[in-house]
Amino acid sequence: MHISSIKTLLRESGLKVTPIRLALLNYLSKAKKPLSVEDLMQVKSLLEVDKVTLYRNLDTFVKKGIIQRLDLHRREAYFEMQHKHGHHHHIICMECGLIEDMHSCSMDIAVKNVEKKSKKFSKIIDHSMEFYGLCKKCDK
Amino acid sequence: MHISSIKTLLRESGLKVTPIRLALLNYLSKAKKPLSVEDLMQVKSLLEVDKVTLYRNLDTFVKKGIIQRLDLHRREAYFEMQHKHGHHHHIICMECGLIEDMHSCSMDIAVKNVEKKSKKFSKIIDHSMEFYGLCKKCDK
DNA sequence: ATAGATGCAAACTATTTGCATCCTC
DNA sequence: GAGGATGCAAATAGTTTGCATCTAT
Repeated sequence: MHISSIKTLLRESGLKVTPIRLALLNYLSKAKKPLSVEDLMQVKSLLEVDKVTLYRNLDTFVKKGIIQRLDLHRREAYFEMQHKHGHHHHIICMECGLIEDMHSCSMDIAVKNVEKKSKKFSKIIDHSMEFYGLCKKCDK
Repeated sequence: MHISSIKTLLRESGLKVTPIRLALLNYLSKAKKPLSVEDLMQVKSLLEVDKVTLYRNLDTFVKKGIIQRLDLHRREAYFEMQHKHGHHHHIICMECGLIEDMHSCSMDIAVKNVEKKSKKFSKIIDHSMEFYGLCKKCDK
């Protein structure tokens, strides 16, 4: 993602454009896997940024729908850019922690079924689905 | 679940039978929704039990496959008995926190697909799927 | 008798909050 | 200039660890 489009994204979300936010979103948008706050703190351009500022910006981005917070059954939260083409899910290696994205899974039908089957719920807004297993490396 | 079968379960798992464990599993096996440590601390028969002991026993039970730890996008962990008839999933109300179980969802096919589609993984061992929405009460 | 279970105190980790200062618009 | 962004210090929440004591087998 180009810096200019990140600036536009921030402005459209009603957020101020700051060096930290640019660096953060620049890195996140290029990342090929979900990142933890710990991961982000080690990025060169973010090395001197206070951890609290990262947390606050990530929170803000999540609320604005720019990024997504993931629950990967680890202690810490993981973040990745919000993918516009609907949901995608993850496979996490129980041995080494490797994370692979899983696109194009036909969950829409499942979601509709859940809404129908539920007795107490009337609206499904979001869903998460994660797979846990062994990557080819660790499965030996 | 009867006390006697809980005792058997513990013995078969190679665990000692203690009053705390009996009370814990007795309550968990009767619960109709996943419970947090906070929830468990308020159970009459567990009121005087140290929180640490609950954590340790829950850990042990998870490792032995007696109960399951759930990640419901909340701060704390939730626990429920391991259901033998395969996985089931949850719907969580984003407003009031109500949790409903969702049985009999045909995820097996989806899991097989994931295994096939994945480039880096060879084995899927477990999966989790949660739905977030509004319960009928909160959806007004 | 011995290994494992429990309680108490203290540590740890991720995350949040308060407040003063700084920067973007 | 004003309101939001940042840094620093400190609090919080959930969970874990160390160690001494107790209990089930």
